[in-house]
Amino acid sequence: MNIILEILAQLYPYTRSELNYENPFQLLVGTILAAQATDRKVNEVTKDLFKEYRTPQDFLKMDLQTLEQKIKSINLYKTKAKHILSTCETLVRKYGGAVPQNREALEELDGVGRKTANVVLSYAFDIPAIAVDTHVFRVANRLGIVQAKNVQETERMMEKLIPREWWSRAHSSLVLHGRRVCDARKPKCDECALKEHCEYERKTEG
DNA sequence: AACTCGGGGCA
DNA sequence: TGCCCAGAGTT
Repeated sequence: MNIILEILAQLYPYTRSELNYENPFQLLVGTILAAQATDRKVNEVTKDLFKEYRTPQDFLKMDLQTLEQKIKSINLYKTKAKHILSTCETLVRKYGGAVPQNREALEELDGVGRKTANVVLSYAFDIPAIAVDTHVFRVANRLGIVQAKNVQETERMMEKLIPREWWSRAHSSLVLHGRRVCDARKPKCDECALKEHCEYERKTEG
């Protein structure tokens, strides 16, 4: 278990919170933008955007069309722009511009669901929460970290299994590994650094 | 639980 | 070209 996490941490020695995000609010916005999109594209868009706009109050200086234009190259950009400005209004009105630190409050925000809430809790606040997306579900089950039949069960099992200090890093590295090596269709088992620790590799070998 | 959104990446 | 994607909202 821990050896797998150690290897993953060496393979992917950064987390999303170490990219363009300078505060929990920017992490929240970046995570909303990341839904069904690629990390590279989100980083492109947020690099300049987050230098100029750091708080909900900053974002509310833009009208909807302005924000749409700035994030235009990201999928679902119109929906996301609307959600982001709505969320900024809520943050200012109910939380004085701060990002709430509990799941219920986060999930009430426009554009924030279970996975985004968990990402913010674990990355920004070090609060126990694991965002299980399709990558985490697939890779964790293939490796044998868990044996779960769905996302919800994976989430429950990983919260018990994974040491607290690993939670945010476990998520990001499992996702990246799922995209780059352990993909859904044709996993590159021959070039996988984890093959000696992987149950899926053992089953499919030969 | 199924459906919709929707530009971009990649084979 | 066709298929899929670091999800969430609506019905």
